[in-house]
Amino acid sequence: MSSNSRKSGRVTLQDVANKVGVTKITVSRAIRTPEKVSESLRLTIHKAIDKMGYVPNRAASMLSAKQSKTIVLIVPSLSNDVFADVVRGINDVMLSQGFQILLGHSGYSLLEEERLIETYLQFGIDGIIISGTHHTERSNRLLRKSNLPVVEIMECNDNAIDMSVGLDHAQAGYKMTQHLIGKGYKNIGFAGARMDLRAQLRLDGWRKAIWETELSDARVLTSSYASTYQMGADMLTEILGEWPDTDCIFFCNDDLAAGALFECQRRNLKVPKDIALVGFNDLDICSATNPKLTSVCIPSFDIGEQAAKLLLKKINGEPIENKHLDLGFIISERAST
Amino acid sequence: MSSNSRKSGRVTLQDVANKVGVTKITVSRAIRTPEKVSESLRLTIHKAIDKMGYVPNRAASMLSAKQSKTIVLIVPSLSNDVFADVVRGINDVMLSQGFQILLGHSGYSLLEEERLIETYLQFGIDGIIISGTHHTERSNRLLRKSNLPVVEIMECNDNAIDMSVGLDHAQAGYKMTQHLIGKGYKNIGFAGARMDLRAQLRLDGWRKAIWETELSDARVLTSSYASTYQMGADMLTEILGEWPDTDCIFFCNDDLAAGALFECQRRNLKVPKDIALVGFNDLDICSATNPKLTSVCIPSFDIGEQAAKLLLKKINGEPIENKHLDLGFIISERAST
DNA sequence: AGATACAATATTAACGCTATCGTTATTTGT
DNA sequence: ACAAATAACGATAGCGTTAATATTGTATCT
Repeated sequence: MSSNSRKSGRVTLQDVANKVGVTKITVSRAIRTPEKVSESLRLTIHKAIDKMGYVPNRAASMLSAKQSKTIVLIVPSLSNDVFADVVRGINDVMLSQGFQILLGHSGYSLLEEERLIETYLQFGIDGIIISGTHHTERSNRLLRKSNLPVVEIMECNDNAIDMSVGLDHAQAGYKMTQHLIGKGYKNIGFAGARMDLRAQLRLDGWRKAIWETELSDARVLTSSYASTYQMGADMLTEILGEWPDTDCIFFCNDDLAAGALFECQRRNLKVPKDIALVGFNDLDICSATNPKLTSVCIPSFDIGEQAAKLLLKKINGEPIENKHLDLGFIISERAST
Repeated sequence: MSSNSRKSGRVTLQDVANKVGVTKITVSRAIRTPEKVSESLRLTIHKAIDKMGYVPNRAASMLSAKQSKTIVLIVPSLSNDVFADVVRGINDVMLSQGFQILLGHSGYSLLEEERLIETYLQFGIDGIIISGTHHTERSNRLLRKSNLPVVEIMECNDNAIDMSVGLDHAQAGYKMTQHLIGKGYKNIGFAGARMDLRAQLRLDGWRKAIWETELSDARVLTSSYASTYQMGADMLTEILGEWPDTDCIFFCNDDLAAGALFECQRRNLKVPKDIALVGFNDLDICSATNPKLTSVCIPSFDIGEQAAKLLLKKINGEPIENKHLDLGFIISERAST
């Protein structure tokens, strides 16, 4: 037993081959292209694999083969049902095609995102799905230099790095605000936390609609901190303190809107009679509260699914008709307006 | 340019070395142990790396080196703040030690978990942190055969595969129920969704406390489906329909409790006067609702942190005093009881 | 000055797998 | 019946990196 110090200790293809009495290439074939190995031998090999607990070393495969059959998904948050749905959509498509998915979450930090991109590129992946179209300079460079298929999701943007699947957040903010104006609200506020690009776009849409109708665009409150229920409550308090005649608040996400609603309950403010509240994303909580919350429903699952399909096409070298998919949104009107 | 078809097309260490006029091992050193390369050369090399967009091929590193400096974390869900905190705790420790983390989520499916284990073992990882102590037969076998350090989290269990960090859910259920009994509630119900092992243990704890006090253990409602706010509302309705004299319900998680609370608001039931509600996990929503929800606070972040530290110790071959850490829990009493 | 240490770089040989081509039987068509 | 095709397996080489060891050149010591 001259234990070569460089050996990893894992069971290798060679170990299995020795046990069965064939060469490693045959064992490899028995795994990857079983139809090319005689049935009896195949059974023997698989039995040995199971017994010995052999697990292929993907690092070695990657090095030897062209494809790693692995893609990476980078999202800002995982404790958010929107992205959970996106992940499901991607999983559904990718796993059925034999692809593995590596998951990364940046915590809404562009620097952490950059770190993740750099890390995952080292794994010899075949493609990337990444949230948003706004990245650091270096992230963009790394992605471009990698020559890998990239799908940017959530937003739909013609100047995306490669491909994009999402929706127009400015348009969503605009339409929702128009909708509120149409319902007769005059003093509409906007409140947003963690003002990332998408939240900013929603605010832009709000502004556009407000300006068009020549209403006051003063009632804006934003924070760079992460949104919480408590922050929603605080923002309601602050807006009503500053502009007591506010009759409607458009929050950049559902958490804030729900927090504000809870605060209204504590203050005995009637929603929507005293004040109307609107969220964004249409999470479960919107249809659970009292009253239920009006929100903008975005096609999270579809975004994941379409992004995955687009990425697969590119990986497989198939022609792509449209590199940018706008999957739209739906205004879910409920009792809070 | 006799383009060898097996080349990957990526920039390699050799490419950088050729550019600079040294051998690849020197470039490798300039990256990994910069202090061993003269300053001028180091600068030249790093400039070339940046310019050429070189990204190390981790597959090759893994194959050559002993460690991959990568661990895997498998959790059932990602759209849950408990696990989001666990992930943060693990990240904090692991990233500072130069380890990469691969993330997997099983969607509460043990079979999916098994698939993830098998997949990630192929990546030549150095260790695994996995949620729960209950896995499929094959999962257990794969983990054992892998000879890798394994930390099972959330529960603390002496017959875990290797190490464990978590809390005693039966004890938490027991103590909370005792607490409720102490407050004078007589007709206490238990409602749980997606009855995984941990939810089951909480129910066991509830039963133990109920039996000890010789109260009725009839008021139990469970579902195998995932918990939603709506399900919380439905469960409240069902329990009050079946046992109208119920004065308190212990829900196996906060989502259900919050959903039930919203339903109480709709029915104009006063909480806790007409009925008391209790959740589990102490998510943000507990301190946002009206009234605020009593819950069991579990040390999610700490669990992640301690699990990571334990895993690191094992990976580095350091001695481990205690393979099983019980980090306890805190009853967060609020206005709903 | 000659021996010794050390710093800086190079050489060689793996790591575990798959692509490619080669070999040996066995079957098929006419 | 004999060339041609096919099925089933093997031999070789190389993927991009790092461990181990060897080779320089330069500084230090007695």
